[in-house]
Amino acid sequence: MKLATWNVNSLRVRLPHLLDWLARVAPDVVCLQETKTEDANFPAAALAGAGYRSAYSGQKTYNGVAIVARAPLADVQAGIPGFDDEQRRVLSATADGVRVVCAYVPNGQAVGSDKYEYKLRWLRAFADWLRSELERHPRLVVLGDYNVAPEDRDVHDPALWRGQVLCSDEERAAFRRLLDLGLADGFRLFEQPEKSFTWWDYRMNQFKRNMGLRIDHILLSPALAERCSGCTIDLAPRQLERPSDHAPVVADLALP
DNA sequence: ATGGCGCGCGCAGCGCGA
Repeated sequence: MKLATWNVNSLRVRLPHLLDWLARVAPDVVCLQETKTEDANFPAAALAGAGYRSAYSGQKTYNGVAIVARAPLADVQAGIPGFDDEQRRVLSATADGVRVVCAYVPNGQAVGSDKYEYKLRWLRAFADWLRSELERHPRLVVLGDYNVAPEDRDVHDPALWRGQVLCSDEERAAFRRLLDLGLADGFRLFEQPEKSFTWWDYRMNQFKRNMGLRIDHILLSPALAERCSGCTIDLAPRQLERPSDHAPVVADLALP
């Protein structure tokens, strides 16, 4: 089973890239973030034509998440129960017996800002909820744009980014609390190249210069982590014309 | 030097992302 996460930065603009990528990579499940698409406009028919079903929770202009899968999607649930949030950032569904959570963690804008406080509050609610989800679903995978670079090795220039949003101690502690629930960072289950990143600013040729951060992650429950046979970042879509600023992350699970 | 790019919205230029 091949699972992926990709912040597409507008599904309307990136649909051709997504369709090409689905045809080339043939994932079983893809979690999308920043679809920026109202549900009425979601391109479900185009994806169905490519052999994929969709579940989505979107809004105009901002945010928006979707799960695209070959198998039927059961028990679809939007949001974090008990956490009142206008912003469409979480979508969960079960595909082939695996509970899939798609998440778009708030960016936080700047350390100390209102949006930063919202991000920390959000991550606390997310962790509290995932604790119970892990009990309910032994086969749980949480994929998405976490907007946190967990360690200095996930940052092209740690000195420049130290204490900045995406890298601050509080954000990293919040990410570690997710790992402390028993979730494993799929990417770090394997030997990886140095300077592996999933996001590069559009400006200043930062992708060409590999000035990036690793902020998109696939977190696996213990039962899935022991079945995980690989986890990679696919740089190809970031090299196309008009790319998303994020690259997809792909995990392979050897499930019976 | 604190913007540089790309997106949505909507028709100018701004807010936002990370």
